[in-house]
Amino acid sequence: MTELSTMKDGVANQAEASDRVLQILAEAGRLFASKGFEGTSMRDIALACGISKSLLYHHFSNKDEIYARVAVGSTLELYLFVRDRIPDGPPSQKIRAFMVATAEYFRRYRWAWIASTTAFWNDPDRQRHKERLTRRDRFENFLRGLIQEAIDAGEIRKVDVPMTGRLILSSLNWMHRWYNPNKSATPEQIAEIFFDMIFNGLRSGDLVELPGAEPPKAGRRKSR
Amino acid sequence: MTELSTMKDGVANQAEASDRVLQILAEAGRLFASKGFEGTSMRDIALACGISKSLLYHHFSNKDEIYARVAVGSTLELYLFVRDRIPDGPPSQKIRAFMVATAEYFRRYRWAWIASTTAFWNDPDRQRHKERLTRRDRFENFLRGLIQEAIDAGEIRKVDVPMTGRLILSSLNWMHRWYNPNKSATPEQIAEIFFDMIFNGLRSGDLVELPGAEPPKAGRRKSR
DNA sequence: GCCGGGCTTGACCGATCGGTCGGTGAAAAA
DNA sequence: TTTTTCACCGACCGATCGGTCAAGCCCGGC
Repeated sequence: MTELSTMKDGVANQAEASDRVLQILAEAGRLFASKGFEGTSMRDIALACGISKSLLYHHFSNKDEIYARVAVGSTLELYLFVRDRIPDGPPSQKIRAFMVATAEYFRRYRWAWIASTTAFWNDPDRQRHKERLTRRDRFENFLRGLIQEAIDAGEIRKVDVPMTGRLILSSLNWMHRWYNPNKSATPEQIAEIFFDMIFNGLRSGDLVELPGAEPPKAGRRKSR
Repeated sequence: MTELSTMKDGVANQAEASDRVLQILAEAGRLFASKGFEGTSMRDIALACGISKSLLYHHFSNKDEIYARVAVGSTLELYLFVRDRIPDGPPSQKIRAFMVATAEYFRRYRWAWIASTTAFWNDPDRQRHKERLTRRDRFENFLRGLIQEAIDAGEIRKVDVPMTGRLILSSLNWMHRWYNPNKSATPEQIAEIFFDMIFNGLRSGDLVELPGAEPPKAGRRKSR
């Protein structure tokens, strides 16, 4: 409880909100996530909450504000949430922890996460507005810092840092499109698997290299 | 020209369509990609084409059909497009070619690709309908086959095949969210970088491993 | 000349959109 | 008791939605 802020019904960072407001945000998040912003009407939200449409306008000034509260609430604290879960230790393990923590956040605030990452991503104005509110750049820059740290420590190769960050975030950001909460693996477990694949690589260590490459060196890769 | 089908203005697989129809599909694809299906009105499409709204209904029976033509056209031939670009050779190189070919398809039909992957992804009925039309499963199963092939050949570790496929496709599917065609790297180049990272791993081979690992061996990794 | 048919249009439809309005009823404040 | 506050509602608004329709325009063939 009280980690960073009040968290309830999958709605993060809504400390001073009434139960009704939390209900509206939760239902709206679910609807925005599944039908999109334009695809969700104020009537839909009101119906899902079992209240009149007018009451939505009593608690929020308009549709945009509801969406903003959903999106900001789900993303604003992501950076802090993840940062506080990075242990001391080797940089590579920090990257692993970064991925697992992000996956945990995804699992906890799934609908709001989806609603936030899905809508308006191609509308420059609204996207900029959302960026400003959610400060997602802090989150991404934090990852790049960890990658650079791992390079400086010699734990990972001298790869392109922004590109590496994109690969790692892609594996997490695309998860909502195929993740099924009824299946066995948790998002955290999936994140660990992806970290293993990306960090250690898929390549088998004890077999021939690509054609024309240097001859194989047995046992050069730890099998973990 | 005539590779698999007529391709024009970024609209694939519309062999027998008139110029006007191709124009409508191209503009609609662009709009669907940037504003979403619900966010794009028939008036928007008509305006973008410089024609009346009625004319849209002369060429298409309704809005859904326009979207279907955009989405199907962009995805239906993806499997064939990619399959025909897989060379003979080591399975790992087939996976690399798979990624590069997919990236090429993305580059060529970018708007339609985005429109297709963005809309209705969470609506079970429409999603199932789209799956049936586009046969995207062939595409994904093809990749899994390549992965299994690489495992059987001993080129990659005994990883979880579906999960590996998801990681690879995530790196490609998320690209539309950050790729900027005005920047230097082409999608194909990006795909190669991602393949390198995923296949070879990020881990540095020539420095101290995690505690208890074998001593470093210089130059064991090709620098590409 | 004029005839037929595909391309194209503007006026129009009912439904639904986001949003507003005046008001109700109950509890808190006075 | 009276007044104020506040969660809440049904009716309604202008605008826009997807979609229809009858009629013109244009152009090659008779």
